Amino acid sequence: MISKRLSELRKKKKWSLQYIADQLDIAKSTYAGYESGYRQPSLEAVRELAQLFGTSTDYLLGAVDDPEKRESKVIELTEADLSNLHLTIDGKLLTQEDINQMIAFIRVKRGMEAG
Amino acid sequence: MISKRLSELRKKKKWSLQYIADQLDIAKSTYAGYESGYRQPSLEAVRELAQLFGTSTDYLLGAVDDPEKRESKVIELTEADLSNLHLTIDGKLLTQEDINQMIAFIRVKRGMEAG
DNA sequence: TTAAGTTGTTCGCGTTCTGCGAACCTACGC
DNA sequence: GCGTAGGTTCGCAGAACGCGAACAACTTAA
Repeated sequence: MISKRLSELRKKKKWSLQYIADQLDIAKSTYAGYESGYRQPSLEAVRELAQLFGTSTDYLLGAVDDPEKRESKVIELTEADLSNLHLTIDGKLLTQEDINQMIAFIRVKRGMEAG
Repeated sequence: MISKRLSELRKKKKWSLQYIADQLDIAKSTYAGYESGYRQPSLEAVRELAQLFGTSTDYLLGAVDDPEKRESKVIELTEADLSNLHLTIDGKLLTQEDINQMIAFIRVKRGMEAG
């Protein structure tokens, strides 16, 4: 189940095995084992893979069949609670410091425009 | 993470180790290992445990902090479609240009850290 | 046309971890 | 006392992990 869904998601994103292995800091052959079904990822790896693919562990594990359902939503970044909200760029999670700096960046930019 | 959450959920439901072990058809000592953190359940066991406790695997694995929440919100900014996702800072909507600049900002920052 | 790199696959190997039953200690009720 | 149920921990055999290496197929660079 998880092997099939990992393979589908990766191909849809056009990512290589090596890219994902680098993101999780594991060997290419290790991740290849996940997709082939030869191995099972650790629970931590499952969580990280769900995050990387932008889906849920429930989907990866086959507990649900919907990859994701993204509703229209307004997200205020200065109040963002990172426990349940994960912003990524290039598939890599943004830290709270990243977000704080982005907020500062936008505020400066706006201040300059308002001049 | 999962050990803590399993323990909390089981106590809240006032279930015994043996009861859960019977439900999953595993040994009592096996499930006890899950709660003590001495062992990690298989992916299949995680799925069954989530179902038994009426929660999500995302919660058991610590991808979300709300037991009721079915899915972790992961938003990839480079793919952000503003038609159904609205980011704000200080209550003011971010433009696509704002987001593009934030992405560039983070990429530069990461490049410097990696460099 | 070579040479060099990338991608995906599959080995073997050493290590780690799983799952089990058994044993143990409480606490409770008879 | 006795028996039962709940919870913890142990040793063991077997399974599974993660890794690097090697390989063929393909693309890119020189």
